[in-house]
Formats: sequence, structure tokens, C-alpha cells
Amino acid sequence: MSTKERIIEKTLELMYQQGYLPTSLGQIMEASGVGKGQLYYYFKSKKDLGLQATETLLARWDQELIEEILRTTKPVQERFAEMLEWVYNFQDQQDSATFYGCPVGNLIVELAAQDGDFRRLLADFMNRWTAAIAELLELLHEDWDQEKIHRQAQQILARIQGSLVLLKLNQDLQVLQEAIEDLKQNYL
Amino acid sequence: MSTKERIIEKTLELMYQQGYLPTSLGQIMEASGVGKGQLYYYFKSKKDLGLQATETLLARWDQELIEEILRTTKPVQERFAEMLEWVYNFQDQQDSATFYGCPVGNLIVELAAQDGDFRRLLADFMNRWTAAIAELLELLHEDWDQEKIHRQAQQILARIQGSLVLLKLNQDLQVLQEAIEDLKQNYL
Amino acid sequence: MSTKERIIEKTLELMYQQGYLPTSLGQIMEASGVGKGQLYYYFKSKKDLGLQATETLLARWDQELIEEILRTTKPVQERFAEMLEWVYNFQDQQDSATFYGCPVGNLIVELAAQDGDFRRLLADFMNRWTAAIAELLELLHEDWDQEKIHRQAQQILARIQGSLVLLKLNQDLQVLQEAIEDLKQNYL
Amino acid sequence: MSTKERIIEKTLELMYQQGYLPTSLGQIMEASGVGKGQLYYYFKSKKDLGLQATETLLARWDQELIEEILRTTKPVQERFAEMLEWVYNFQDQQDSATFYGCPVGNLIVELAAQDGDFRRLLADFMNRWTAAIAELLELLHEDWDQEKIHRQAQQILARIQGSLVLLKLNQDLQVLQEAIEDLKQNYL
DNA sequence: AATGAATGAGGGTTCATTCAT
DNA sequence: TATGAATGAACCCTCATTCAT
Repeated sequence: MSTKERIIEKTLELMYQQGYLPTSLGQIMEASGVGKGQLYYYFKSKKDLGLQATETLLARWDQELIEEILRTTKPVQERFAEMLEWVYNFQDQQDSATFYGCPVGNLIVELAAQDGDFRRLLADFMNRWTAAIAELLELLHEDWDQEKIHRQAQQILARIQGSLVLLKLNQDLQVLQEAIEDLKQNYL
Repeated sequence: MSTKERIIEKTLELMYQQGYLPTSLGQIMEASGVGKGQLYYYFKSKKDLGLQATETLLARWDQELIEEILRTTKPVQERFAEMLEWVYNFQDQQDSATFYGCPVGNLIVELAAQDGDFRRLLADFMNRWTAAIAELLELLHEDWDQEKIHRQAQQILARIQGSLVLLKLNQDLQVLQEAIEDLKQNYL
Repeated sequence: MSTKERIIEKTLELMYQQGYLPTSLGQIMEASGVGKGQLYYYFKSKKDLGLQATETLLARWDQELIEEILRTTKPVQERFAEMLEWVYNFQDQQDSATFYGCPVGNLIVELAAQDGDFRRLLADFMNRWTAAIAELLELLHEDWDQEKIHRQAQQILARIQGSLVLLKLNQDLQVLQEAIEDLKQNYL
Repeated sequence: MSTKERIIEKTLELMYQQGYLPTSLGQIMEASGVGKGQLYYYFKSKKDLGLQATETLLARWDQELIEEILRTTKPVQERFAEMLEWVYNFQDQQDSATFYGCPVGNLIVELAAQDGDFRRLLADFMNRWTAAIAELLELLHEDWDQEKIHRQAQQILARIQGSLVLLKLNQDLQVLQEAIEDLKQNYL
């Protein structure tokens, strides 16, 4: 793994746990074992690093979640269920003893109202996710019109995000599990 | 309004818009027109101020939302609907051109994983809110057992929180409105 | 002497010897025996400090040179000569083994082309100095018109400034001395 | 133009506009389109580059000003006038909207008191210039002794330098023009 | 002759906090 | 109650320089 990749990886980790603003370049340097000036060789500012790290995360989710789960040729129900399991497993498989919620949702809450660049990145990804869910709903509910499909896709995302907020609060997977079961019941 | 109250009020405002960590004591001093020493006369640290401000907010919501809406003697359906409207109006009536999401949810995302003191405060409130909703569900669905009631109350909160995350992302009330309509349909 | 005054005094000293840009806040802190954050208690930025230090210097020269020498009621010739001696003594009485030239001229050369705020300050002072010399020339040369008087006043300043540049180069008072003699011969 | 020449040329330009110290190697790299290692291949340090750039400038002036103007076989008065016009045209023909004063004088003010190597370079050149002017004065004023000639040559340089300081301050060619006229009147 | 990667010191600045009055 | 002065750690960032290739 190249130095730049290592920096981004550690940044992603720290941003997930602490947020973007509270994560200092000092922490990132230390965690990635890199000299003082090196960060500014690869990134022109902290924000540039934050943006690139975020892009890396979102590209990864585009691949793992949207391409490899939502847009496969498997049966629709299976894809829907796999998405929910992917969300659950993301939390369950964390090494840390603490649940940090959703990496994307956290950034939305921290930055969306303050920084247009981050907001755009995050909104674009969420739109892609919404669209991919909508494609599923279209197959599942042939009687719904486009608008209803889109709105329901958003509602699904809202329920996932909300569950992850409560997971972070309660440090307990139960609410997330329940949300997943409800979603399956409601939409499948 | 006393000096202490004024400080807390401005802190609440800034914390809502920027978060707790990014809000500096300097900003609070300036916004409340108070000298450096004053802050440390009334509060023993930034965290103490943050906690007291949060307590103030939660006490207010205990009153406005839980006591004056959820636990009145009005018909159950009406109370449920009023809660949702209260949530909606809180956003709609903001003077700012920007939507900052849920003051409580924001703090959860920012601090719950890092700081036990804040987490406890927030979790206690969310539990009270959940319990109050559960009381409503108990009346609405006599066939549900206690556990189901509790879980469904949590799901309702999750859907609200999630919608507010998406509101913050999209800066658009539509998702919240849709969530409210869905909640009414699902639970009433 | 108050802390703020001490800071300004040391800043002036360091700026004179090194220039504004090369003088670091660290040096100023150390020289004035002041803690890290204290500078920013009294000054909102390095530039603010630099500007205030410059204003202090110019105000002092307004007093010492323009008021107490050029605008007294002494005979014109005496005043003219005293100004030149004041310039000479300023260099001669420096404790340092090195000649640093003119504090004002140095700042002009360093900053006038780059920073409008410094330029304005310096230009205003130089205009006041020019005007005060012009008043003398008016008395000395009744046949000169206003424009000639103004231009000749500027030429006098140019010769002084130029001599101080060469003093800095040669580290030798001789050129300055010669300039002063020539100026007396030419204008008295 | 070789890589090394290009680096020196850009360095000269930046040093003229900003000074030596404030000019960063990064700026020089960018302006001359050269990689980091290139700089340290041709020059062993920033100072080495600065000195070589200065030497290049001074060698050029030795040629253009001292050889091709002051030491020709033209009539003395003509040579004296051409020198002054050369100084004036140097300013007038600058592409930039800003007047940066004298490249040599600027370096004297910035560095002469701090750095012996730069000082020596600059002093040697100024001595050569002085000597060349002295040769003219010797022809113009046969009654002057060697010492007077030397001193008057220095005064001429002082007046030129001083005018260029005021030009930089006022961003106006008028003072320089007036100085030139005065010099012609005084010495021709 | 040329490249990009790495270093560490130091730059200006902001911060929460404490102390004296 | 209230003030302003002082502290030092840590922030993001830029710099000249060096090293490996």
C-alpha cells in the first residue's frame, strides 16, 4: 500500500471514529507513520485530504454496496435482504468495542450544513444509493408510480440512518436489527 | 434573563448550528456579550457548560414535547399527530436559511461514541421520549405486547431521526413530510 | 511600561534590524518575555502588530522630528541643520555595531510595493515630513513657487534616504556626513 | 536558454518583486517549471541560488550600464545623461503595473546588514559604479581633487537610490524625473 | 541531468484554562 | 459578581533541505 493510500486509510478510520473536524493532522501523521511535511506533499490542505478520503469511502461503497449487491442479477428480494445484511454486518464486524454509527451519516450530520463541498459529495452518493433502491422497488411494486418509488426509497434510507443514530446512542445492535426486520416485512 | 441563562441560550444556539466541539468559548463570549472570567464563574469548564446547555434543552423538550403534547388527556391519535407536527414545525420555524437537523440527534452523532456524560444525558432523554410514545402505542394497539410496543416506539424515533439526517443533507423538508405521513398511516 | 508597550518596543527593534516579514512572532515573544498566546490578546494578527508598531514609530517621529525640530520658532537655518543632525545622530547613537539604515526607508523598500496598508502609513508620514521641510524652504527661498518648493523638499528626502541606503551598504557614516554637508551648502 | 539560466531568470524576477527572503524555492520551481531535485542539482542551497542570481544581475549591469554607457568614447555629458536615462527607462519599461524600485537597492536594504556575502557582492558592484561615475566627474570638473570626485560620485548614487525609494513609496515617476533633472543641472 | 518522496523545524494562529484584582 | 491579563499546548500549514533512484 502506497504512502498516500496509507494516509487516506488512517484518515478514514479516524474520521469515522472522531469526525472530520476533531481529527487532527497530527493524529493522522502519527497513525500513518509519516513525517510532518509529507501530508502536504500528497494533499494541499486538511480539507483536500478529508474530501479525498470521503471520496475513497464513497467509491468503495459504490462498488461493494451498489454494484455488487444492489445491481446484480440476483432475485430482487435477495438483493434487498443482502443490502440490509451488509449494513448490519458493517456494524457487527467492527473490531472496535464501540459502535460509531454510519460513516456517511456521521459526516452528513457533522458537515452538511456547514460545508458545501462535503455536502455535495455525500448528497451525490446518497442519491445514487436511493436510485439503486428505487430500481429494486420498481420491480417489487409494479403498481407504484415513479414518485412513490423514489419517496419510499428515501424512507428506507431514512430508517436505516435513524437506526444507526440510535445504535450509536445505545451502543446496542438491537434497534438496527429490528429496523431491518421491519423493513423486510414492509417492503418484501 | 440572567447572565447565566443568556450564556446557556447562546451556547445552545451555537451548538445546534456548529456542534459542541467546534463551538469555541470565544464565540460564546462574543455572542452573549460576556467576559472571559464570567464563563468560568458560572461554569467550571467548557464541558460543564455544554452539559448544562444540553440539560436545559432536554428539560425544555421534556416539557414542550413529552408533557404538553404526549401526556395530555387529548385523544391518542391527536397526540401522536401533534408530536409529528411539533417535530416538523421545529424545522419549519427556524429563522435560519439552513436546516441544521435535530439538536439532539446532532449531539448523539457528535458525542455519543466519545463521551459518556453526554451520552447518558441524551440516552436518558431518548428513553423518556420512547416511553412516552410507547404509552400511546399501548392505547392504540391493545394486542401488542410490551416488547413489541417498546420496539415500535424506537422505530418511530429512528424514522424521525433518519428523516432529519436526510433533511440536513438535502436541505429540503420533503423527506421529513413524507416520513410523517407514512408514520401516521402506519401507526394510526 | 505595559506589556503591550513592551511588545511594540521589541517589535520595533526587531523590525528595524531584520525587516517585518523575517521577524517571527516567536522572536518577539522571546524578546519581550511574553507567553505564546499573549500576542493575540493584544493584537489580532502579526500584521496588526506590525502596523501598530509602525504607527508608534511614526508618531514618535512626528513628535521628535516634525514638531520638536522642524516646527519650532527657532531660526529657519537652525531648524534645517537640526533635522540633518537628528538624522545623523539617530545612526550614530545606535548601540548596535551594525548600521541598519532608516527604519522608515527599510519598511518602504520591504513593503510599499506589496502591502497597501503599510504603504499608506509610510506615505502619509513621508508627506508630513515633506510638508514640514517645504515650510522651511518657503522661508528660505522666497522666490520659489509652491511646486518648486514641494519638489525640492522631496529631493532633500530622497538624498537623505539614499545616503542611508549607502550607509547600510558600506557600514560607514561618511556618505551620510557628506550628504548632510552638501545639503546645507545647497539649501542654506 | 538552459535550465539553469531559466531558473536564475525567474529567481531574479521574483527577488526583484518580493525580495530574497520572501521568495520561496517553491515559487521558483513553479515559475521556472522545474522539479525539486533540479534546483539542488544546479545550486547547493537557496542562498547559493540567490547569490548566483545576484551575480548574474550585477554582471548584466556591469555590461549594460558601466561598459556600454559610462565607459564609451562618447562625450562625457552624453554619457552622464544616458546613465540617468537608463535608470529612468528601467523603471518606465517595466511591464508590471507596480514600481518595485531598484533591484540592487532593494537587496542592499534587505540583506546588507544581515549577510556579508550578499553585502560584498552588492558593495563591489556599487564601487564599480561609483568609480565609473568618478571617471566622468574627473573629466567634467578638472579642479576637483580625487577625494571630492569620489564623494560626489557617491552623492550622485545616493540621490538616484533615494529617488527610487520614493518612487516605490509613491508609485509615481515624478520624483525620479525631478532628481534626474536636478542631477543634470548640478553636475553638467 | 532529472525525478519524486521524505524529513523536521518553524511559521502564524486559536484554544481552553487560570490567575490576580 | 465581574474583569482583563497571562499561559502553554496544539492547531494547520510552509519551508529549505536530503535521499533514493
